[in-house]
Amino acid sequence: MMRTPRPSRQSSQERQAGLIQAATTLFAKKGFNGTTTKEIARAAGISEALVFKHFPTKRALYAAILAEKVTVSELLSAIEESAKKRDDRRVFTLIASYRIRPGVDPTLLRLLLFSALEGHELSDMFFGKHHKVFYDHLAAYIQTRIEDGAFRRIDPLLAARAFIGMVVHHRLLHEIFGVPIDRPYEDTVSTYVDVFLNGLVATPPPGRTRKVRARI
Amino acid sequence: MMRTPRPSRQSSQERQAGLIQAATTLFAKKGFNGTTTKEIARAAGISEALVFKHFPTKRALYAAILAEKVTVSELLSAIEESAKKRDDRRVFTLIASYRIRPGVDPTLLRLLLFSALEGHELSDMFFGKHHKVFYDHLAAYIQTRIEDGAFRRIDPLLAARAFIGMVVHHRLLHEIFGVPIDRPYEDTVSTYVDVFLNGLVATPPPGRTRKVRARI
DNA sequence: TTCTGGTGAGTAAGTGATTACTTACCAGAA
DNA sequence: TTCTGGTAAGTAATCACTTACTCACCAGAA
Repeated sequence: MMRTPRPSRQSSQERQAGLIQAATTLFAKKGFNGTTTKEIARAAGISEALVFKHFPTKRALYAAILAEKVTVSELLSAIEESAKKRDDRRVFTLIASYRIRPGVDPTLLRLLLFSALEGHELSDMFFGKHHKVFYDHLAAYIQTRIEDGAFRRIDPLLAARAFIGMVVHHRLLHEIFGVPIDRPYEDTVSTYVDVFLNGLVATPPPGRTRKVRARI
Repeated sequence: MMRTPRPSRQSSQERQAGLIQAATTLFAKKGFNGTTTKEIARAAGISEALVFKHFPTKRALYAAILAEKVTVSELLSAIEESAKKRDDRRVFTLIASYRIRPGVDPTLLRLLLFSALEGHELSDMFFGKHHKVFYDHLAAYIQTRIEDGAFRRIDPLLAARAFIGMVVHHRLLHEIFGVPIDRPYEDTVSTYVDVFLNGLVATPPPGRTRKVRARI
C-alpha cells in the first residue's frame, strides 16, 4: 500500500503563496460557494488541515485573495505620458488593449464578478482597485480634452464609463458567455476607439434626429 | 403549542408557479450553489419534500427557470417600426431604454451572470433568448444603414456589441457593483445614443490619428 | 343519505454524503 | 529538545434527497 508521497517541506511563505495561487484559480472557476476547502488543499498539494493553519477560515483565505495588491503603475504611467501629448487615440487604445488583449487571463474578471454577485464584503475594494482606477483616469483625461475644446461638452465620467463599458462587455461576451471572437483584437480595439473618438470630438452639433436618405 | 397553520391546499400548477417564483428570487440573489432547497421551500411556504414532488432535483428546478419563455415581442416590433422610418435615434434609444430604465428588475441580469459563471448547461440558451436577440436586431439595422450610406463602413455586429456594451455595463455598474447613478436615466440614454450615433454617422473619413490642437 | 375506497396535496422525520473546521499527534531540522 | 511544517482521523452541522405516512375531498355503490 502506497502512502501519500512525502511532501516537500516548504517555508510558511512559500506554502501560503502556493495556497493562494491554487485557491484563486478555483474561486475564479467556481465561485466561493462552489469551491470546497478539500479541493483547495488537493490543488495546493497539501492536507486540508494545513489550509487552516495558514488561514483561520475559508472566508479569510478568500478575503486575502481579494485584498492582494495589484500594480498597474506601468500602464498608468504610459497613459499619463500619452495624455500629456494629447494623443487621444493612444490613450484610449492603451486602456482598451489592456483589457482586450489576448493572453490576459480571465481569472480576475471572474473573481470580480463572483465576488460582487455573491456579495462579499471586500468586493467593493476589489472593484475599486481593479476597475475604478481606469474610470477615474479616463474621466480626468476626457475632462481635460473638453477644456481644450477638443471634445464635446459631455459628462466625463459617463463618457469614460461608456467607453470602458464597450471594452469590458466585449471581454465579458467572450470569456464569460463564450461568444466566439473571430477578428484579431487589434482590429476590434481600433474600431472601438475610432467610433468612440469620432463620436466624442467637437463638431458642429448634429440636429436632434438626423434622418439620412431613407430609401424604402 | 401551535402547529404549523394549515397551508392552503393549492392546485399543482399554482404551487409550481409559486415555487418557481420563489426559487427565481433566491437563485438570482445567491446563485445556484448559494441557495438551499430548504430555503426555497420556506420561501414558497411549503415543506421541502413537496419541492421534490414537483421537480426531481434542485438542478431540474433551476433548469426550468432558465428555460422559461420570455416575450420581448412588443419591444421588437416597436424597434421594427422605427427601423422602417430610419429613425436612428429612436431605434437606439428603444434598445438602451429597455435595459437602463429604472424599475426593470435586476433578477434576470443576476440570473444570467450567475448561470454563465457557474457554467450551467442551459446558460447559453438563456443568453440567446435574453441578449443575443438584441445584438442581432441592432446589427441588422446597422447593416441596413451602412447600405443606405448613412453609417460608416464598420462591422455591424461589432458596432452593435459596442453600443449594447455601453448600456449593459452601465446597468452592471449600478446593480451588481453598487455604483451610485446620480443623473436621470433619460439623460444617460440620450448621452449614450448621442455619442454613439455621432461616432457612427458617415463623415468625410477622419485621418488615422487625428490630433486636435494640443496646447501644452 | 351514508359508507367506502381511491387520489392527490401535503408533511415529519429521516438518509448517507459532504461541509468547514479541530484535535491529537508526528518527523525532522536547529 | 524544542519548534515548525505537516498529517490522519475525527466532529457537528448542513446538504440534497427519501420514506412512510396523514389528511381532505370526491365519486359512486349500498
